Amino acid sequence: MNRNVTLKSLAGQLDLSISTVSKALNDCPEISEETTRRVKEIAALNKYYPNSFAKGLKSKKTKMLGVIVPAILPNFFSMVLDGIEEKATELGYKVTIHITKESLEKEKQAIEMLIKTNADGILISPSKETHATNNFEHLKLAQEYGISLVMFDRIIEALDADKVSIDDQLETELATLDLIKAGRRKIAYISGIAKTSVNENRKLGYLKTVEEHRLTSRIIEVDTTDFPNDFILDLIADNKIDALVTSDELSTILTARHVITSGYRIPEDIALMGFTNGKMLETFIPSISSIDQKAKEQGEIAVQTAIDRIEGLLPAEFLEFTLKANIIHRESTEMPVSESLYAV
Amino acid sequence: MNRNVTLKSLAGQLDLSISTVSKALNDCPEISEETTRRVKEIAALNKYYPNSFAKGLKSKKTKMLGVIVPAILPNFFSMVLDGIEEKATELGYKVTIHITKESLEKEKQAIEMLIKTNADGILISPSKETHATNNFEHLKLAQEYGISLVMFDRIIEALDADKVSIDDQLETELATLDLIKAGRRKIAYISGIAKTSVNENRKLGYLKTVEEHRLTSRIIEVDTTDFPNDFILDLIADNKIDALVTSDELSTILTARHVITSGYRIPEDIALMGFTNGKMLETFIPSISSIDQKAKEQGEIAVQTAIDRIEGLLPAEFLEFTLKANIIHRESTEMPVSESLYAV
DNA sequence: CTGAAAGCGCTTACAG
DNA sequence: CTGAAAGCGCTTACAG
Repeated sequence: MNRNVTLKSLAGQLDLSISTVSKALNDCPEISEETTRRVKEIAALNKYYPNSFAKGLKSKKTKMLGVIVPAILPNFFSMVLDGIEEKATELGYKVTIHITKESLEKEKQAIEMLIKTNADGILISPSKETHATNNFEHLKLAQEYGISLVMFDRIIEALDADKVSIDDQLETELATLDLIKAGRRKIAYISGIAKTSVNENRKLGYLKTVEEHRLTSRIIEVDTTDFPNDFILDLIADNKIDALVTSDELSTILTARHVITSGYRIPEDIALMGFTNGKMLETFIPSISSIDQKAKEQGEIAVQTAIDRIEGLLPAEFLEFTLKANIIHRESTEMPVSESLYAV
Repeated sequence: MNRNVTLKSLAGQLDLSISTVSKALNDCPEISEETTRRVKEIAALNKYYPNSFAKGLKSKKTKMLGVIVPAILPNFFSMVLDGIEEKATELGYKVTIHITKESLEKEKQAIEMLIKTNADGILISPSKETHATNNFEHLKLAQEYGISLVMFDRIIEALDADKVSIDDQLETELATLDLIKAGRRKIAYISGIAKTSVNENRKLGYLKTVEEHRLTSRIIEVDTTDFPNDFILDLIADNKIDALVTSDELSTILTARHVITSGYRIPEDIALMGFTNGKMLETFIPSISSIDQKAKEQGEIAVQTAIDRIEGLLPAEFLEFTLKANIIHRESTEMPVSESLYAV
């Protein structure tokens, strides 16, 4: 109801001009202290909020960032979002959320909406379909409209933009190496998020370490919407695998559950190294080791970069942040005392 | 760069007036078909997007909804958000997200930002501090500014607004009854989200059923940031409890983990009935029974209600939706065959 | 059927 | 130090 408080109405009450009131409210030095004080007092009394449309019509700025993610149910994206929201709020920006469900079409619609509504920036982790079809004209379009675009986690190499991620290949190399150090020799990689950049890089990392140690590599594609995958059990039964590296949180937990409910032990029969540092892997019994992708930090840095870019604080060249991940060692990779020196 | 495409520039190319172009684009019947066609063609060629500020300056509508939640990491809120985003997008609205971390101050800041930026509606699950201090003047303020406010899950009874929730008391009554039917007689309630409306109602439901059956009631307050809670173990050791009803997902999983890692069995020693139907309880071993709060549906209905309210489609009286929850029976409440007829 | 003009609520050169 | 006026890009009565 107070919506009708405008510069005009304030000016009326104060017997001043609209210009003077506007300037006073913006702490313009040419206005006398006394006047500025009076104006601010009345503005507060009237609970005046400047009309954001009128403001934007001049400034072209919305202080709004769009975040486009494939999903929010996976812990990883919730945690990124948590970082994004916190940082953005701190810096005075709003965040709109757009969930693509891995669909290119939905991603395009989100981009179009953000262009239409003059988002200042877009933070995106592209959909599987975007990666698979290599179609990112819509992302370039957003950039052409002057919107700062930052990619996080899943990166499209070919697109020039600011980028924030971890070194998925390196981290998976290291994680795989940990399994080898712990005495495992028959390590397979479980891929549950095929067609994403992160999966490809993680797979490469796994392959590199396994091949460097002249071990047999084995890639198992799983469908997380259609577990259990008995192929894994057959491999265990045939004594063909003694450790697993999984590509993402959901594959990790489903694999762990499947292995255990089928009567095998973790880590005694199968060691397990997963991805994402969320509650789910932490509270599972046994607790599951994983590569912590620094979700919240990725979100914070993505926001900071987008805003710095928007506000013209960055050099013309795009920035590329590669965060150092943590490998969290939990029970699923602990070796029984009798089998290894690496036991805790 | 295409940002300079305006009605004026289109009118220039077409040799028409700005008014005519505007009307044609809005399918105004007074413009000839031929002209409308030409205008739309040129607009498409130029990738014209109407300036949202200019539009809003007249219409006062942003097609923007703010969602205020205490957190997003708990599965429940992620799932609500998923429903909200999906429905809002479908109806042509954007959603901004605001996380209060249970802080009244942050909640006030979110509300202020939404008022300033002319959100059309607000969907909120108030913070613990808001409930505890019973301070909701900021919510009323938003309403005074003409913003449609819908509460979901956590409800402030004293505030007149549209409300969406489940019947927490009734559902917990029924869930507790299920434990009794399954032969349990020493049932405690674990409260991990003290001071929220939902916790109070769930506790009441538990107490009602337990007292109706002349059983001893026992409320255990836990701090989910400081588990484990050995008091629970003592009760089990002393044979004082044989079943637990927990107030929320996190308390549920932490309790389950604590009980099992301490050497007790679920459900044999302790049956467990939790809250929220997320992956975490579903994949735990044993899988954990829980009350499904219809998270996504709550989100969808909240959005639909807010938008209907905004668009003037609703009667003046506020609506109150109470969704029927599902009780999901999993392994944590299954009775061993030898002990009960209710075993699966 | 088309167009000139006012107005939405601000900001900001410019004048005094 | 204060104010009149133009302009941001639309929409919409009103005129023709």
